[in-house]
Amino acid sequence: MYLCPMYSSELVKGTLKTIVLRLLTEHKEMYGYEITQRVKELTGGKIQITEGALYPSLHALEKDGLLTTETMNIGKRVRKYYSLSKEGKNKAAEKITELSDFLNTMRFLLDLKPAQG
Amino acid sequence: MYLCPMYSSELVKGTLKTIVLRLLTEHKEMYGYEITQRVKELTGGKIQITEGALYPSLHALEKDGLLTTETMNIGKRVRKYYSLSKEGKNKAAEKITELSDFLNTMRFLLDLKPAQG
DNA sequence: CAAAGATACATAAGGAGCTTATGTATGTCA
DNA sequence: TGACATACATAAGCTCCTTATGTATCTTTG
Repeated sequence: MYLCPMYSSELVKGTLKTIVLRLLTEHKEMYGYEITQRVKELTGGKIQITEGALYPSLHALEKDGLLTTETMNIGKRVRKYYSLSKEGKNKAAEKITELSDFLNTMRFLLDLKPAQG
Repeated sequence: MYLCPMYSSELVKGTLKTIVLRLLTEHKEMYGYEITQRVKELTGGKIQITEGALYPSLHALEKDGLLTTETMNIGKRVRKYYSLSKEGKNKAAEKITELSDFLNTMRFLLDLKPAQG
């Protein structure tokens, strides 16, 4: 039985920040755990962002001024909501364009026929 | 003026071996330098494989039994031609399928509309 | 004909971005 | 009450790449 294998980690490597920025262009604010769940849900479990990867990335994006944060108390627990700054919106658009272009290029390479190469 | 910027290296990271295996499914044998030139040509310079990345990868693929080599003398120079082994053909098909699936998933994430997320 | 650049291989130090492991704490369900 | 989910965080270590360096031959051009 074939159940939702994850992609090899080296393949997903490098796309994390773009995925985060992409999600935040559609959702005004999201918190870390929510992002991991959303991606898992949207990809049928094929991409599962680990917390060890996500939190340092979020911190880096915030440090770079691309994300702003707002802390909320949910009961006795703390949630840290992230939103795109103005600069973040620009960067998001840029990274999304680059990734989209990259996907096209890789698709082209995969679909090559001998006659073309 | 906007001339063929390369993709950020972290984006391309992880796709090198699959690209090599892919090219070798269309060309019975290729040598290292040829691979770098072919990829550069096919991608309009957007992916430029460095020799520091390629040669160790080729050696690893050979060590794993996926590639076989044949050394040829061109004048006084040596060329090392790489071909897919039987195992390499299977692995190539596997990696290509995975990458293709991954491209679809990433495309889906990029094309999300608010109503869907 | 000498210098520059292309062809062709190779290896090694170092960095970025992950994985894996660990830690803390609260909420929920059987 | 013990397991699992929610929710944050950090650190050691790994992989794959970049950057730098090395060797050598072939070709083009001033």
